[in-house]
Amino acid sequence: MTLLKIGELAKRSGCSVQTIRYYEREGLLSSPARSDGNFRLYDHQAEERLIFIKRCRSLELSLPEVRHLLTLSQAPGSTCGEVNEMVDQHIQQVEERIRELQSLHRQLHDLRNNCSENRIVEDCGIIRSLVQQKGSK
Amino acid sequence: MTLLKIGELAKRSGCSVQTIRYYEREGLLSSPARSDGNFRLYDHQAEERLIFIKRCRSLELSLPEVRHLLTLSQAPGSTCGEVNEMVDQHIQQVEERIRELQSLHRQLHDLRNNCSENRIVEDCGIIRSLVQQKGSK
DNA sequence: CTTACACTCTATAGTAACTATAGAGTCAAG
DNA sequence: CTTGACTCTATAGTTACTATAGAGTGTAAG
Repeated sequence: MTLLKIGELAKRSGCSVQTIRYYEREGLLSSPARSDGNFRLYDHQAEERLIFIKRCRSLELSLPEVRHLLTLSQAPGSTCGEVNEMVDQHIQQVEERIRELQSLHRQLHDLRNNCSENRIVEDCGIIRSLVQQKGSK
Repeated sequence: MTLLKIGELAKRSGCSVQTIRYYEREGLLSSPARSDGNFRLYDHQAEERLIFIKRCRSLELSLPEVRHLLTLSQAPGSTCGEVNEMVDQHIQQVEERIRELQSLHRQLHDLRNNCSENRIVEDCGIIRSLVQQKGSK
């Protein structure tokens, strides 16, 4: 039942002090108790909530999504269809971004093949490719 | 040798009017000539330069990188080793991000498998997994 | 001539999720 | 009573734009 000051919570959670205060401002963490000297004092529940947020963020869920999950997880009796939906949607976004980056990777590889040696820039195939319109030879 | 107003250049290049003005402020495009009524007037060279920038951005090079490439491509006699290096480095960053996202994808998939049906949130395996510390069962 | 409209101009604020700083206060140890 | 480590609030900066307000320009129709 010991209460933590923000620096201790930061160390335990792996979030920075500023980030914790930021989450409070954004309504992801509720305002904690304060000491006589106006320092924030966090209980175990707050620590768990912060770690929940941290896990969500490590999965790259957005803060609005995290906020939504926090709300859902505390609405007694609500069903978890929405939770599933959010995760599914997020998976799709990740898949799409992977495809984008793979296409980008191919393009960069092709570009790189245009110039293998150290030439003067006027002859550099990379610069040339970037200058030319896509369709041109 | 016709000069283009910013709206026409925007259409031709696929950039928005605001983006073109933004590139000017950031020093990627030089200040163009102005009409009597103070409208920007762009020549063919400016159009080519903008398209160069557009291509670089479609490869997700950062604006500082693009600026650097523009400088290099116009320094007469400089060699293109730096160009190659930049592209190689960018390729590595893309590869790293792909690996990150693939790991993320696996984690999200695992998470999703924790809850397949419509349960009440208290029993939802997804929420449970997010609440629990990584190591715990 | 004037009025409508489509365009342009500058300057400013907003986006996401933080990070960094300034300037002031708190608290325990020496 | 001073030093040092911590905390507080408020504010500005990051990236690459996008959006808006309020004013001016240019042309065509009535």
